[in-house]
Amino acid sequence: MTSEPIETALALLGRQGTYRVLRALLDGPMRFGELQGVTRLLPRTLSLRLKEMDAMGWVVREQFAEVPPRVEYRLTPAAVALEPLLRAVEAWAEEHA
Amino acid sequence: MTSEPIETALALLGRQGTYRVLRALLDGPMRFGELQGVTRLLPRTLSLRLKEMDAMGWVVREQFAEVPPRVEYRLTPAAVALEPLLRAVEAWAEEHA
DNA sequence: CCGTATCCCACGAGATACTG
DNA sequence: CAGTATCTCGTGGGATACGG
Repeated sequence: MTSEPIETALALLGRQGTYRVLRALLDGPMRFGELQGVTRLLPRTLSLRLKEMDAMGWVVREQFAEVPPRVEYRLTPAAVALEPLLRAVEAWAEEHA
Repeated sequence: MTSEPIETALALLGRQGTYRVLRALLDGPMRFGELQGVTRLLPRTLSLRLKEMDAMGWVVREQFAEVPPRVEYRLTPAAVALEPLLRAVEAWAEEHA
């Protein structure tokens, strides 16, 4: 067995907030504060999750040289490709809640 | 937000061994020992996972009055309905490993 | 605004040993 | 055979406070 990449992906998907962040960013890039509001995650948790998703190649951090500072996060193509998977969970939950 | 059932399902899917157990049982019912062999999980971990999957309504434990004792685990229809989801992760991993 | 630093608690999971 | 009992360690995540 040892389907390593699959299990790594599932592990991250199962962590607190990953699903919410993905769902939010599928509608387009967002700033840290916006993500915080829509996902209702503590800054610490959101920060950790974004770092993990970055390390996973799911998210890209883009910093703008402005005042006040502005940072946006957007999904990589690999993360966008997770959408069918999200739809599958949602469809499942709809049926078997 | 608060898509509770979705996140609960994802959380369990992300735990150690859940994917392996699901994949194994999709081929038909199996005994504890067989599951242990094919998933290569410690008895403790496998036991915990099966209990959680049971509580989740994904798995049914069937005990036979035999000597030596025989116990089989099989998936519920709700768990079988997760297969498209598993295929989606596998397809994703295939593309974006 | 965008995070990081701490402190703390709970629990997930490995290893090993033991029982109905 | 099919698990449970312990012990231990590491980490996930909540709350609050602070820094660039």
